[in-house]
Amino acid sequence: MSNAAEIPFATTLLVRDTCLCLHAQRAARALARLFDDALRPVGLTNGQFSLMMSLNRPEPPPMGPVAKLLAMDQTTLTAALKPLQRRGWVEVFPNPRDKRGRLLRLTSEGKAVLMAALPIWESTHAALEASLPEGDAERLRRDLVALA
Amino acid sequence: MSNAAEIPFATTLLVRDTCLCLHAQRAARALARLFDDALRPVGLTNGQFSLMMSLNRPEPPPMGPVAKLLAMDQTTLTAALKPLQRRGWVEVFPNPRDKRGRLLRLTSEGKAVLMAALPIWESTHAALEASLPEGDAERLRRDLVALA
DNA sequence: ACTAGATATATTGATATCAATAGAAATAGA
DNA sequence: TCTATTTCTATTGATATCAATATATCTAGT
Repeated sequence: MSNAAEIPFATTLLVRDTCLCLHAQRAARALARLFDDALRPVGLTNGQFSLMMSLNRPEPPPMGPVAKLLAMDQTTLTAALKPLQRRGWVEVFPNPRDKRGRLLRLTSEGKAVLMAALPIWESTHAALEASLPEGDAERLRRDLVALA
Repeated sequence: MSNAAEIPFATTLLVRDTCLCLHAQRAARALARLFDDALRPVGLTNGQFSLMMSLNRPEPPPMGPVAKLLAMDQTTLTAALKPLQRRGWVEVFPNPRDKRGRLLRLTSEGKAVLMAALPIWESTHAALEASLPEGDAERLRRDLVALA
């Protein structure tokens, strides 16, 4: 049989250059590496930093809203909490108001780590923004929010 | 001891709202789910689709440039190829010009799968672009490329 | 109060991601 | 040519990601 038609190379190039999903994955990987490298001295990845920062609130939040905030699957959050619990940086405890649920809270050690990470985030992020043309960062944030 | 100062909640909100890395991860996860769902009927994830599409070229490419194109670590590419090789959609074979390296090539079956996936990508991507204000998609692509 | 459906989370299995490391081959410099 | 360095890829181990599924609990309707 005549292995039918093939996808033209031009189509491949079009998909590569056009696909918003691919561009988002590429940018996400690149930024993840940038912040992972910067945060390595305090023992955090970019994702762990974002997760822990999202737990720094007056009231311990349940898991669902945190997963939604980070736009991740709830099972991903369950897994992501494991290494942080093991290191004693995050506590997961029963929700007295809803026995199905659990609440998340930073420990003192967790807060200390986050405090150490904050200036690293600030300088890394400032350098990143400085590398972009004026106004691009703010516009990009708005565009990314529209996708998530 | 007086557990020192805590990070103010306002700072947390600032980081959450400002961090380009977090926004990129969120958008990347959301788009990955969108395309993963759409491509599920043909048995591909968004990443597998992008990888296979990048292999649809006149000459089989070595691994390094492909990893660079996808902005991923080379070890990630090695791992990502495994399930595609197992299914017989991608071949990895020695590079006759450089005995350290290997070249990547879609099989006929791989091309057929990719062909089946193409219209799904097209409709999904068209719907996505249609959901954004006129001009945003093109601008976003340029901004994302600047980050990767 | 009972029950049906909805909600919150955990577990398992597959894949994705990268750091650290190692091996083999190519390349550049003496 | 010989050697030091660089380049190309694979492996291991840790974490991240999600689908499918299961369990416990809550809530709404009766």
